Amino acid sequence: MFTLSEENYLKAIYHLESDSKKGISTNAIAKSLETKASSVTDMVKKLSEKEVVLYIKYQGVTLTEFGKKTAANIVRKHRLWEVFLVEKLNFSWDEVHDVAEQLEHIKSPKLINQLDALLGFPTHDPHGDPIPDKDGHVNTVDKILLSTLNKNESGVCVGVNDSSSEFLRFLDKKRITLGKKITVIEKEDFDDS
Amino acid sequence: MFTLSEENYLKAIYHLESDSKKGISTNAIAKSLETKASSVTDMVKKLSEKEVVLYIKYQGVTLTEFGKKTAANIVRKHRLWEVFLVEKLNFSWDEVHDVAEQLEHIKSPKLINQLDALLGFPTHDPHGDPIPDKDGHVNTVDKILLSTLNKNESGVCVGVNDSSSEFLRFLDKKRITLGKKITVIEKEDFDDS
DNA sequence: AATAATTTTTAGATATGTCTAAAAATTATT
DNA sequence: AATAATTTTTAGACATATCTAAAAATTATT
Repeated sequence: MFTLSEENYLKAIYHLESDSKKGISTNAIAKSLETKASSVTDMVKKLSEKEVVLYIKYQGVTLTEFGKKTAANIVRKHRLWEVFLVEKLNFSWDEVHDVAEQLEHIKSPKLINQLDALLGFPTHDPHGDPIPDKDGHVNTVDKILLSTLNKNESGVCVGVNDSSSEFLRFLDKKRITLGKKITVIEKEDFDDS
Repeated sequence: MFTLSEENYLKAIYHLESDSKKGISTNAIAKSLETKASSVTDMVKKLSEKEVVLYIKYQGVTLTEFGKKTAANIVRKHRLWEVFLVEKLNFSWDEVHDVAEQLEHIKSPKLINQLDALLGFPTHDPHGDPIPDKDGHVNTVDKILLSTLNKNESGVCVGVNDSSSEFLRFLDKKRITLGKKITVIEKEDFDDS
């Protein structure tokens, strides 16, 4: 079993790994968790003893298979809770994160399985990010930027890059929701409208 | 804001107070939380500084109005989550406690309000215990024991005293659920059947 | 009322997770 | 390649929440 702190480290490393593919530096982890590099070193040693990361001094960390699965499970929980908050409790896109950050640490496999069923086994969270399955596998779908689409071309909205409250509210006003087919009617030269 | 540990102490004192009405001894708290009296003394001092309990050395503790409201709110959350688990996620009576024990510490007023609405503003949890309202007030309803009913008398099942798994499963088999009207058809002399 | 038994508190220790400041290793620059 | 700049680690300190063992206060007993 992992402490709250350990879980947050695992999640941070998991997200950083999907970007860079190389060993994650203690500094990068420190930045992402808003803590100090020395604290990261300490924690990383503990995680290494628990077999969830591979750690070589001065060379950063990598998740082990076990670590990846554990981290993916936390992400799974986070995203399922986000869906729940939006679908069942009428939260808006920009309100779910902080609460999901707390809920993701609840320990109960049955709870998550039942929640998954209640929500109809969703594949993406309200931001369009994929929800890892029980084994920690993620269904990677190609995503392109709306701004790369040309006039009269269309696609399905699966997520947003800019998750600021302002932008999410703007999308709400335009009635752009997840899974929605979008057709580019007109395009401004200097940006994308 | 209160730590997880502080919240558990508040809840324990709250439950003990409803039984005894007098100042709660450190020993009683220690027993109920399965910790040591010396630990309780330390924590109670901290809670006293935070104005949630009144503490006089060697004379036990009492919740302040603020403390009562805070504790009732935790109990409210615990019981609402229990209803959610049973009603929406198909948990059985005997499975909900440990998970609710975790969920009760999630901090988000909106989450609880919306959950309350989703569940149709329930007044009792799956064990028949009343759910405090937002202000921490509890709707005290008279409850009597089924065994005090006589032949052909009936009542509505609002809760159980014995919450052991065996007993809850027995009730399930008899199709006795909350809110169900029960009529005593026959009564054994030596106990109650 | 004096002593015995119990309860409660204090004092000092431990584990977790964090920090600052200094030392060590790595990477970049001239 | 040697020195400078940066990154990472170590060492020692601090806060929280807990514990054990001893001291102090309260309650019970004779």
